[in-house]
Amino acid sequence: MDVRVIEACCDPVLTEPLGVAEADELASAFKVLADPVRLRLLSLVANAPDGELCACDVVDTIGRSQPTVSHHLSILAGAGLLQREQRGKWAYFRVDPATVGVLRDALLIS
Amino acid sequence: MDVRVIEACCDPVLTEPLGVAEADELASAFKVLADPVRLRLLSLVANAPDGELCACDVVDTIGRSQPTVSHHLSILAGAGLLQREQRGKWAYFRVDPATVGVLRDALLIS
DNA sequence: ATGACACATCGACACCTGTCAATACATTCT
DNA sequence: AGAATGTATTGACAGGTGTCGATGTGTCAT
Repeated sequence: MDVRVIEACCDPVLTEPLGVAEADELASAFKVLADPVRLRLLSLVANAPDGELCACDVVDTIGRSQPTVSHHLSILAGAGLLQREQRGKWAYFRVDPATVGVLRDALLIS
Repeated sequence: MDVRVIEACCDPVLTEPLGVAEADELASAFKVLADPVRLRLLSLVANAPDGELCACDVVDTIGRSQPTVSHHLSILAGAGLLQREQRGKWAYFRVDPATVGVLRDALLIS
């Protein structure tokens, strides 16, 4: 899984022809969203009481092993969709609305 | 590649917790967008002069073999992102704005 | 210090996906 | 009818991805 950061790079896909490099980058970004576990993690964090969620609370909910959950959280954070904050031995996550917005806006139609 | 149709099923990912079935379906939809060739095809059709594009014109532009282009167009059409219309021996494609909108709205933040 | 806990990393495996050459199918033209 | 053209399908292969058990790393409490 490519974990390169989603940059505020992309004009809407559907308002002008997409170059090869832009297409590669945007496809890498959508790949991050193309997994049900990551979508559920994103959804859980977005709907957490204070907008943040501790990794320690999600393993049971997600129903995957701890290494798998850690792996997916790492990919989401690497892409910029989640922001990680380490507090002691706990890792807290927040959604980065700007990065989500980049992907949403890429789907605007002319 | 799963080619099941994208249904107008999904409340925004980030406004309520996502169920397992919804996550599977939405992930399948984003998988369709998670390929640079498909993104470029979508972009080409969206920016075509009359809003439609003949498959016969895209092979050279995309730089992949004819079977590969046909395969990707089939996936895009199967997902509902493109509408196919056969006219004689030519296949014409249009973007379905509603289906694109479903995916865009799935990324709305509460 | 020692144990318990939270999380990350590693190695390995099964499965999926994009790609193309070859071929088949369908339509149009001569 | 036969040839030519546009598109779809098949079969096969290399590379990528999700998953887990085992292990490593860092932190807190006792």
